[in-house]
Amino acid sequence: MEKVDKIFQNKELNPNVSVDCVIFGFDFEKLNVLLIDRGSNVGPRLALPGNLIYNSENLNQAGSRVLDELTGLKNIYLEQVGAFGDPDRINNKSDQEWLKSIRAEPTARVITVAYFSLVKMADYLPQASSFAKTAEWVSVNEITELAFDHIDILNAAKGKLKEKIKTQPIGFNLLPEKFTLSQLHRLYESILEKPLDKRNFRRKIQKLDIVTSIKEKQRGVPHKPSQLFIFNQEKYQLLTETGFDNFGF
Amino acid sequence: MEKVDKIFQNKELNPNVSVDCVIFGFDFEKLNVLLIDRGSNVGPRLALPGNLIYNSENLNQAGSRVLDELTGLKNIYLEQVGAFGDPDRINNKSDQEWLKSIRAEPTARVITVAYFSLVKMADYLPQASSFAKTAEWVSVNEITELAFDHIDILNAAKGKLKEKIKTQPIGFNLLPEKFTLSQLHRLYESILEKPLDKRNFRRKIQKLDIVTSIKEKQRGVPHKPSQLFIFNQEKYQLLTETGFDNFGF
DNA sequence: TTACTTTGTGTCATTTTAACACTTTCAAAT
DNA sequence: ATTTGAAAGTGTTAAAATGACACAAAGTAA
Repeated sequence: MEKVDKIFQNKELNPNVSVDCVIFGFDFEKLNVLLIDRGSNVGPRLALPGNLIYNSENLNQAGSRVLDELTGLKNIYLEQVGAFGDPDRINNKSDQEWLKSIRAEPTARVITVAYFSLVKMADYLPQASSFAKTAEWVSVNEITELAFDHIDILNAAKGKLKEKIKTQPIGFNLLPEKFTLSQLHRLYESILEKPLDKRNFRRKIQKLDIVTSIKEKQRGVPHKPSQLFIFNQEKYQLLTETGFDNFGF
Repeated sequence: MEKVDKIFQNKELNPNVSVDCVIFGFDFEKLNVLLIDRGSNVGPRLALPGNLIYNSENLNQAGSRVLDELTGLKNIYLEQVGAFGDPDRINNKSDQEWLKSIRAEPTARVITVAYFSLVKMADYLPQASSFAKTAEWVSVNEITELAFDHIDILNAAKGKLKEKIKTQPIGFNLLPEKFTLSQLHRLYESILEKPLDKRNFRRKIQKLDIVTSIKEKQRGVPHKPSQLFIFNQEKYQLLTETGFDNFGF
């Protein structure tokens, strides 16, 4: 047992493997990603949150840990996107300098395992935070460059989210418990990056019967107040048991 | 430049990162996977082909290399499944022994990046090979255990293939250039693991117009000879340009 | 009271899907 | 030469899903 611990160098950072997280949030208008601001004396200012893994933790744990360390959030929807790591992914001098500044060890060849997670934006408001690293929500459509190969990772994560939301009811992780059908509608349009007919969307969701209307409406809005709904996990379970496969988007 | 080489330890094996390949083949009846036979003095006899990566190669290259080293095949359809690597994935003593026997270095914590590839079975017939490692085609349905966490990797690869074939015409990589619609039909049934109505399947494929009949039929079969077809890459391109999204399976 | 904004609702034509059975064509056996 | 066996190939119909489309209702703010 001692021997195994020694072999695996538990409790130690693995210098060759990191995780990066694409943390998605939805502001009822568009999709956002939580990015680290590295300051102005490096190449691209913004980067995905990430870190080396410990030899004692598995990859999912490492992903959760990075998310937790940045936001304090636990039990968040998290899914692996894949592994990235061209030998030349650290492609400019300032990126290398920055890496050295945040890591004890010299930079070896690193492959990174990317995750995406879905959080309710209200659960993490950067300005209210007192963590050392400064993070900020950035609209995905406004991101044109990121550190290292993070733009590739972001694009892969967007693609994965797009595919996944066609088959699984994961979008609700981005919404508060109570939401309107219009919010859900805009969420799907944001992720799928295409317009969906309002009436057809509502018909489809309500036919599937995975949302339940509650005895409560929006208040204080300067227009007709919207009916609020909650996601119905039990009904969704029933659906899957009858061979439900995808949402047909 | 010298300095960068030194930092990355090019030409050297990275002790912490490996690739494993799930190599699929189709025998016109069912789906098969090419597995390494490790002999009888270890735990599970069979394992996925895999190896540590070189620091000088990227992950896709490492996947191609493993495939090439085993089969001699190049330019094969290859796609990443994801990264695997619980700290305890080397879960029994004989697996550890085996690893030591094939690797120079002592076994560290290894994370592995899994790939799946699609090959024409006729292009690799194990018995005709003279490579040191013995490999064999095994029906996916008959695989109940594998070395390490390879059964998890296999299942993930099967799932990925299942999803992918619903949206991309990758199945043709498993068939010879000339094939019959019945062969294509059985291929889809094998991968999707569900029966598909013959007439509806043929109608769908022919409506999409991605296969072209050639002036040639099956010969020497003891029944009505089947029309042969080839995959039509150009027609498929046109389809995608008109917003084609999936095959609807 | 008016203006403004967003919610919420139904129909119809078209397309897609699922279910289903019999004839044809060849090789092999008699 | 005839029979047998085995897979290929083909069309219709009913049901379901999709896509296109417009206007009244309900609230706040001015």
